[in-house]
Amino acid sequence: MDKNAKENAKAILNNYLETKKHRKTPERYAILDAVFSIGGHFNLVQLSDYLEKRSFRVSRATLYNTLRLFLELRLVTRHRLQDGTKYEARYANESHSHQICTICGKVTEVNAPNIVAAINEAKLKRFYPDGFSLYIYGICSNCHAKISRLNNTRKHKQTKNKE
Amino acid sequence: MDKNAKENAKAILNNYLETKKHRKTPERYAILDAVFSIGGHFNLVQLSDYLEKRSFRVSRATLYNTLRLFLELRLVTRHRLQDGTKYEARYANESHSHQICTICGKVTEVNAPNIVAAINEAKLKRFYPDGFSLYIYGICSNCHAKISRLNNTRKHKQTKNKE
DNA sequence: ATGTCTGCAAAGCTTTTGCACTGAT
DNA sequence: ATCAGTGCAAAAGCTTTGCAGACAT
Repeated sequence: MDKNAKENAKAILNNYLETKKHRKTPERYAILDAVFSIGGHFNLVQLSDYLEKRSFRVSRATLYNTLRLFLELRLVTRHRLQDGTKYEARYANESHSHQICTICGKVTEVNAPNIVAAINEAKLKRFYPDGFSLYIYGICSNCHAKISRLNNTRKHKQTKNKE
Repeated sequence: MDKNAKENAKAILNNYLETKKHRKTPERYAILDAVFSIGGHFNLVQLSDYLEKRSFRVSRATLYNTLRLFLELRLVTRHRLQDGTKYEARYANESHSHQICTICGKVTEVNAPNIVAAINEAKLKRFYPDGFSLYIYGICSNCHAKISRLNNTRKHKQTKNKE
């Protein structure tokens, strides 16, 4: 399935470049391959590092240009999170649900078929939907535990405040 | 309800500043008032303009500082959209569903109780949820119509490509 | 009086742009 | 041979930071 996704993405890119009579540069294919090989979220620097490790240096400008192209072709998804912009390979119509801890910033993938179903069944006015991003904010169990400990301590020294 | 929200937000801010022994500056209250008066999305410049129209000039740095404080207190929500960072007053536990046109970037509020219910009922692992942001991507009816017209034209001049 | 908050300007990041060279067609 | 694409460096945005002075407590 993942292998297919990469091939499928390459086919979309091929088709686009041929139709538009734009160039099939090695950079574009190397970047596409990297995007679909990394797995999960990554930022521009991580993408650059990944390519460089495979002895393929690509300039910042080209990375941005190419990612913009991929965004337009809907081959990648962009998330603008607290800790910067992250990209992610996009699998046909697949959507993304995340839970984000508002304290430590940790992002976890959420698998909730009921949510996906509800969103797909929603009757949207004057709109033709094609994928979504859901960010559920809250507190992860780790931070929750820390806060609990803190509160317990506080009960004893009433006025003390953390800074 | 909206009036209450503003008062409620002010109470939260008051409480925080008193507990932390931080200052109740006119800026903070003016900004809070503006945030809850503007209604809908706004960016930093729009917030600044709003205040300036009411003869209340606040520096960029203070706007950022104060918005960061409000974010921590969960009095405002921040959205990082295609066309920049937007803020929005946050109403207790209220969540936000948007549909975003991937062509023109238009953002519309979505009212879908079924989606909200599904998200609230989702069993999240190791997580204590508190609000969410949903972005449904797709094509708005306006752009959809434009594309249809374009495609109709194209059927006749087969190889012509738009640039 | 104290120490936080504000405003300013400078610095820091991320992303975009202009231009000359390279290379896919 | 073309001219789109790349790389580089500079520019442009947006956001943060350091510091001096202002002001809420």
